[in-house]
Amino acid sequence: MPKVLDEEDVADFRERLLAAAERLFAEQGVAGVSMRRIAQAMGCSATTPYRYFADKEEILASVRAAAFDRFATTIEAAFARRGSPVERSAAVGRAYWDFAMREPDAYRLMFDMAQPDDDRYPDLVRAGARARGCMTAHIRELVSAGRIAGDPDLLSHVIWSATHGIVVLKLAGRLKHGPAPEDILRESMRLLFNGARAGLPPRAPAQASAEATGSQT
Amino acid sequence: MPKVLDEEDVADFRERLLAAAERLFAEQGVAGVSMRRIAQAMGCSATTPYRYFADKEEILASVRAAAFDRFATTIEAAFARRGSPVERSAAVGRAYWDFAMREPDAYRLMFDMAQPDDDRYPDLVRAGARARGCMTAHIRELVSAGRIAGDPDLLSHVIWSATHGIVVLKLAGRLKHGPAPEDILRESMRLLFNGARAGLPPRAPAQASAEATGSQT
DNA sequence: CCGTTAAAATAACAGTGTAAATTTACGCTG
DNA sequence: CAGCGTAAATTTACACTGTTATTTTAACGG
Repeated sequence: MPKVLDEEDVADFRERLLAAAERLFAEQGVAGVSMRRIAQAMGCSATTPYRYFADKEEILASVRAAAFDRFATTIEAAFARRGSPVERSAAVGRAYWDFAMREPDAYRLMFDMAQPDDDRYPDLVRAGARARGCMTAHIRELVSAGRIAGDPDLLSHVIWSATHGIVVLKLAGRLKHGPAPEDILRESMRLLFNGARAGLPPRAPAQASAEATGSQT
Repeated sequence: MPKVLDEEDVADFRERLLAAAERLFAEQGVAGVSMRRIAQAMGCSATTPYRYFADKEEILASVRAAAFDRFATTIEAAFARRGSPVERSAAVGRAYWDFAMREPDAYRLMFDMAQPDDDRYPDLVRAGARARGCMTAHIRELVSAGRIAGDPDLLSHVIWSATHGIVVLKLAGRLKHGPAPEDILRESMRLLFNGARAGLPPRAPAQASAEATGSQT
C-alpha cells in the first residue's frame, strides 16, 4: 500500500472493482450482491471500496454507464460499416438485437425501470445520451436517401421503442408461449418500414397510387 | 385472536396486507419496504405476516398478480364497449396507455425484468396469461373484419411490444428529451396499421391499385 | 530510526429477512 | 366455572446488509 494513491492506481482499482461487480451482478442479480461479496472478490477488506466509491449506488451507476458505453460502441461499429443506407440501417438493427441477446444482464441494468434519479451521475447521463444518439444517425440517413418519409427524430424513437419493447418482454420472460421474438421483431420492422414508405412522395416506380390515406388520427 | 382462523379471516388479512404493501411499494419502491414496515402498517407484530405469506417474495408476487388482474379487467372493459372493430381496438389501445400512466408503479411491478422465475406462483402466471390474452382479441377482430392483414397472434404481439416499449422507456425516464411519448405512440400505431393494411388483398374502394406487393417473405 | 500521514482493516450500529422459542387467549370438555 | 389443549401472536435470536467511526498498518521525509 503506497503512501499516496496515484491517480492511475485509483482508476485501476475502480476498473477492477467494476469488472468484478458486473460479473457478480450478472451471476446473482444486483440485489443478491453485497458490498462484502464484492470486497471479497477484490481480495480487500469489506470497507475498502468506500475509499473509491461513495456507496453501492455509485457502483451500480458506474456499471450501468460502462454498459451503455459498450452498447454505444457496438452500435457505432455497426453503423461504420460501408454499404447502402439500407444495409447500414439493417446492420445497426442487428447489432442492437445481438447485443441484447449476448449481454442480457447488461441490457437489463441499462434499462431497468426501478432506477429513480439517474441524473445524479453525470457519467451515466452522458453514456445514456450517447447510446440514444447513435440510434438516430442511421434513420436520418434513410430519410435523407429517400427510403422512408417522416421526421427522423420521431421515426428513430418509433423504431427504437418497438425494438426495445420486444427485447424487454423477452428479458422479462413474457414471450415464452407466443411467436418467437425474432419473428415479432422482423414483422415489426417490416410493417413499420412499409408504413413509413407509404408516406413517400410519388416516385419513379410505375404503380405508385398510394396517396396519403394516413388520416386515421 | 380467534382460536382458529376462518378461511374468510385469512383472505381478509391477506387482502389488507396486499393493499398496504402495494401502497408502500408505490411510495418507496419495493426494495425500500421492509417486512417490519408492512407489519407496522398492519398494526401487527413483525413476524405475523409469515402466518399468511411464505416470505416477502410471495407478497410481491401476489401484488403483481393483483396488478395484472386489475389491468386485464380494465382492458376487457374497454373491449366490451360497443362500436366498430376499429373503435373497439382504439379503445383498447387507449385503455392500455391510460392504465400505464395512471398506475405506473403497478405497471413497473408487472413487467419488471429483474424477476427471475415467476413460474413458482401459479396465480401470477394465471393473471399474466389473462392480461396477455385480452390483448389479442381486438386484433383478431380487426383481421376478421378485413381491416388489417396478417396472423392475429403475431400482429397482436407486434402491437403489444411496440406499445410496451414506449411505456417502459417513459417509465425508465428515457424519453425526457426526445419527442413526446404520446406522439411516438401515435406515429407507431399509424405506421404499423398502414403497414398492415398494405397486406390486404385488393378491395372495393375505387383507387385500389395496391396489388399484392406483400410478396416479401 | 522516528514521527507523519494516507491507506487499509477492524469494530460497531442500525436495520434486514426469517426461524425458533415463548407467551397469549380462545373454545371445549370435565 | 376451572382448566386444558392449541392455534395465533409475540418476542427473541441469528446471520446478514450498507455504512460510519475507530484503530491498526506501513511507506515516506527528516
